[in-house]
Amino acid sequence: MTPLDPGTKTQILDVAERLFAEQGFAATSLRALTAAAGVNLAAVNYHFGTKEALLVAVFERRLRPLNERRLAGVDALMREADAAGRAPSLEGLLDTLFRPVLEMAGEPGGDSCAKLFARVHLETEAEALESMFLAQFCAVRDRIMPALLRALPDLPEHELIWRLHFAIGALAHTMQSTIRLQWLARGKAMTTDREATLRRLVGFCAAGMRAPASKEDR
Amino acid sequence: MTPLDPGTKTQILDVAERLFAEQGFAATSLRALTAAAGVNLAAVNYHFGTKEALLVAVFERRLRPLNERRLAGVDALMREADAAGRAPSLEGLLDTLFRPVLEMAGEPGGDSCAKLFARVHLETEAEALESMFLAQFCAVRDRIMPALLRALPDLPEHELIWRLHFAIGALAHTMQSTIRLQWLARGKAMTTDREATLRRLVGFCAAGMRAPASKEDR
DNA sequence: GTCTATACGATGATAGAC
DNA sequence: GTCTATCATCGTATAGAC
Repeated sequence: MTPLDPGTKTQILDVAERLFAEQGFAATSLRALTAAAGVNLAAVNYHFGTKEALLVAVFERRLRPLNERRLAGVDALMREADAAGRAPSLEGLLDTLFRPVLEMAGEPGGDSCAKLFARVHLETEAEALESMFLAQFCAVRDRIMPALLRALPDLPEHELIWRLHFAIGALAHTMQSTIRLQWLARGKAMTTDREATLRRLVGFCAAGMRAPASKEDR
Repeated sequence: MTPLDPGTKTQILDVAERLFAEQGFAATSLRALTAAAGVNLAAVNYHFGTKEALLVAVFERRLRPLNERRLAGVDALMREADAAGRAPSLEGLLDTLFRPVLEMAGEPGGDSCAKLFARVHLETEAEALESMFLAQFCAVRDRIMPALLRALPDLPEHELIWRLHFAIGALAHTMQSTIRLQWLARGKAMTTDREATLRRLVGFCAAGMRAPASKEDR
């Protein structure tokens, strides 16, 4: 395996990422995939075990650096806040949580993966995918929850959990595709500039998270 | 077809709704499905054309009455508001948009469909599904957008579209499953009572939609 | 360790008899 | 409308060559 020869495993990952995003997971046969990658059919099962495990590997390769960026972002915000003797900014924390996801869509190959991120959920049997996803997000959750609790000191923890859940839903729906948004707009032109989208998403979620808790839930 | 004999088509729909939700779409074979329904294998292709078209039919059967309830709700709120000479309440409109979805999960058979229904928002693989969904939601969009614009008179329309997009994402993510929420809570017990969930969802989204637009986007 | 050729069981879809 | 029979194709497994 030289720098010029990416190796069978990497080649499969690259082609799989593209084809899964273009045609969908179920619609992409291993025969078409391996033919496009110039490798043997059995190579997938040799290197990854099953087709589903290949899908997990495709995601994991993108998810790991993405979550590392999130962790570094939260740490930086917390250091700043500690140095200044104040709580971290809610908007800053949300930006740190969302930005790496939107930025991935701008990377070469990442746009394919971003599309896939959203379409994972139809197949219940993809349990390995769900657990990998949760495991990857585990460190982020443990780092960002205390930070959010400091940014929102008046919010009970169980309320924060619900609202983070809602915020992640807004992010996921935004990432999925612009098709629904365009349709929602009924032909009206919508700017899909990354920074503007991020600003709107952060603004919406920050306001939602700051809402006073209803007295029944306090 | 008598009241006691639901007919082959209905029988297939009922069993498909249950099995797709229990095992997933890809994992449910037409052979197992037709065996469980007590009909012949070829009956699915005769009545629905393809397996994917059967999935679309399963959704459509639940979606139609759901969206009718939404339309009736928006109309009722607008009549009230017009009679009182004021704008409709944002919280009321959001409740009308969300409630039928959460209520479907409490209906017999609806809980199965609710699991699948939520996944539609995150799935773009089945194009027929997407277009059916958009067509069904079309009337709701055309009725609720003017109402929301009246409830939020200071918000530019393109900002409202973005925020409705975010709100639908929060709803979809909430419906998808409670598994991620439980995981987010790290074992902390979370109430998943329907009214409390609705109250939290409406509160979060209402606050998000009321946020002042950033000056770059105004 | 890697890779290849090949075979196996199951799947979605279809044609034609009744 | 319903059935049986049949087809191409799928994911997977394995034996054996380099």
